[in-house]
Amino acid sequence: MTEKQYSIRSVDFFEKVYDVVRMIPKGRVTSYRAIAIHLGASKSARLVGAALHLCSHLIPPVPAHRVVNSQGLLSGKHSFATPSLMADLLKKEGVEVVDDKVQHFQKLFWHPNGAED
DNA sequence: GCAATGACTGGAG
DNA sequence: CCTCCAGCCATTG
Repeated sequence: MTEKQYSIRSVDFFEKVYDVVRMIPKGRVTSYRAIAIHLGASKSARLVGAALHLCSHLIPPVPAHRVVNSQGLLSGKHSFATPSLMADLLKKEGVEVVDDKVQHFQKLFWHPNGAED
């Protein structure tokens, strides 16, 4: 299986992750844990990362570059086409990135709930 | 089905 | 803020 057909339960979780990530406004970022909690799986932040690792082949593409770890670190930059793509995309959206870390992380943090903007 | 892996996290030093 | 350690859980071999 290289495209779909994951375990029934995970499909639901993965789809939710993609849906939330696609809601992230441009120039904003969020963390894996925030998404996991929003989906009711605060202990499965790693699964969010796993989902984003597979999002590359999806249509429409998921703005995974807007998802970072709790420290604002671009933990998944190495999973993109090029290691510099993630930081580059964020910079193009107006997000300051230094040493693979999002600056003003708390200020740019986007909450999946009704705190969109 | 077991063992290893990982885009994580929080606590402790 | 940085590093190390232990817990988490679906995916993969």
